[in-house]
Amino acid sequence: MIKKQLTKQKLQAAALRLFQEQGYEATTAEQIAAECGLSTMTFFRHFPSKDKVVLDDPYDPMMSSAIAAQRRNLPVLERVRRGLLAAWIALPEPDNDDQRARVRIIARTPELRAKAWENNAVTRAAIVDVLVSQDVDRLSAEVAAAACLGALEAALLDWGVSSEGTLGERIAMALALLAQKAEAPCA
Amino acid sequence: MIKKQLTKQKLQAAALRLFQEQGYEATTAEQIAAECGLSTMTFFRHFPSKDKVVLDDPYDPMMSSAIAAQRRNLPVLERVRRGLLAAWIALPEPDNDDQRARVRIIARTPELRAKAWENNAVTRAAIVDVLVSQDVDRLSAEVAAAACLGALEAALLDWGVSSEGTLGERIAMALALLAQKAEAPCA
DNA sequence: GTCGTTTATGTTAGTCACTAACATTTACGC
DNA sequence: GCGTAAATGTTAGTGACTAACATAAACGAC
Repeated sequence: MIKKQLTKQKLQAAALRLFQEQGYEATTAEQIAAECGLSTMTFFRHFPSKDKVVLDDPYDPMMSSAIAAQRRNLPVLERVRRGLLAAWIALPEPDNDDQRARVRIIARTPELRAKAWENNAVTRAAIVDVLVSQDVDRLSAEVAAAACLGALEAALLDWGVSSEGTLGERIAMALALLAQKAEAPCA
Repeated sequence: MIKKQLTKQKLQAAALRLFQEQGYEATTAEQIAAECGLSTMTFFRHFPSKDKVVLDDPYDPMMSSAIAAQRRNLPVLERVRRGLLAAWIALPEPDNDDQRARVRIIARTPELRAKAWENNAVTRAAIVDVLVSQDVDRLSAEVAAAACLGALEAALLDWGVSSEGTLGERIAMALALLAQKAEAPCA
């Protein structure tokens, strides 16, 4: 029985359409379910919470392992930066209109932006663990992870609201900005 | 009539105590109110939402103005970094046990960490506006702001969960980490 | 095909964070 | 004391969930 998947897709499609039309907060779970001829309970059986219709990025161990692979004599921030860049190149995420529509909804909705940040807490924790296991002190690890992931999220949201350019370009640019030297080049 | 302020303080004190004892999520608004001999409605008249008992940092225009004051030939990230450092030095936030207790609750509660991030969205927007008005492109502005504020929040949370050291030390360290050169020092 | 067992969905009732409308008490100026 | 306004209470309702139990639809074994 793969009807379950089908129902889930129908619910998601209806939800995204309604979110776009009338906003995330103004759309109730009941309304989404009704749109598909289903009961409210059924909606919550397929999505543990309303926000998971939009935010369902699974934790990706690629990121932390790419960071672990960086040369350990590099500064912490640089290790995280290069690791994330490498992970992106290794597996670029889908860069289509559906994704962009999803991100646009997130960008427009403060509540969702917050939950998106909460969502990558597990990624952040994994990165911190890798660094700490490499004898980086916890504060530095947390700071580097937060800064890089903050930059990444900014790039993602910017891509979502803009209508041209690829996500990859923006991510590359965001991470490059973190590598800028403090003054004019050295001396 | 300044009874209002008094009631608010009683509610806040009771809430923080309960949050520490049994966790934020396990504590209901009704319980907090009852602890003070008040009705649930009264709680919500003093705090627009449960999280505002813990998160009530007002927007501080000091940050964006300190950033605006940086030399414009510096790289964007560096301008934000130095601006935030200057703002911190100009007005260090309270560094007492009450504050630390509050931050500890936030650090322990994913939902609150997310809302704390959402909370500084207005600060982020103000920083971005300043930079954009200085002819920085929007993406760079967003990325620099997100990275620096992410680092700042990481420092704050780390301070909250640890039991020694000052917040100022951690903030200085967090922002210093963002200035590290990519390779070994120049040549 | 029928039967029985999953699997998908429905129903009902309940909790918790709120909101709105209206009633009541409490404090304070006079 | 008396009137007004601030502070609080009460009731009713919404929306995101959760749990328990009931039904319907699908699928395999026979």
